[in-house]
Amino acid sequence: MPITVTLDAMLAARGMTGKELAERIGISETQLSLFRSGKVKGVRFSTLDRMCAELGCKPGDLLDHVRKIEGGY
Amino acid sequence: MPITVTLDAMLAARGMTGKELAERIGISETQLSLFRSGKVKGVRFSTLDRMCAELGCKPGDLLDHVRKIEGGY
DNA sequence: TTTGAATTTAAGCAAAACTTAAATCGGACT
DNA sequence: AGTCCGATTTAAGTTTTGCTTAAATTCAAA
Repeated sequence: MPITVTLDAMLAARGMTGKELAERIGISETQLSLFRSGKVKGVRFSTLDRMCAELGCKPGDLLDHVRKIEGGY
Repeated sequence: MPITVTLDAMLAARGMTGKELAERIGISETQLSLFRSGKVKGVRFSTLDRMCAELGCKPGDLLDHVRKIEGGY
């Protein structure tokens, strides 16, 4: 799955826990945990929006795309 | 809705139609049209992944976050 | 070893991404 | 004006899965 969630780095950078961000943006700790650990298969923009607003960042700071290796083994 | 879809710019930049991208990444023209015109409320990473792969770009090139104006009228 | 905060698992509901098929839009060209 | 044709949009329905609540687990500190 080449889309990776890089939210962890943002949280670490500002010493914020997942629980705290979850509370601030009004989302369940559960969902934020799943998102953070890359266990979700998508996001709603309303959620992404709140994260960006609270952390003062862009979608590109929370999501990344890693190229699949051509003919890797 | 502070999360905006900026895919249109990417397509325009390479003179590609929505239909063409849809076919290349194996998604329906309909869904790509909805996505492109900002009528969706979220994305699946599998879709975002295919777009990034085909266009050779990052999530941040397709999605943006615009700050809501404080006390706008 | 007990406590408490943070994270994860489990189970279920509701929202919406995605599909196919049909309609509409625009431009080019008679 | 009328026809053709590719691109985009609307409509309706399916199915995936985001997100929730509640309970379990982890783990560092006391």
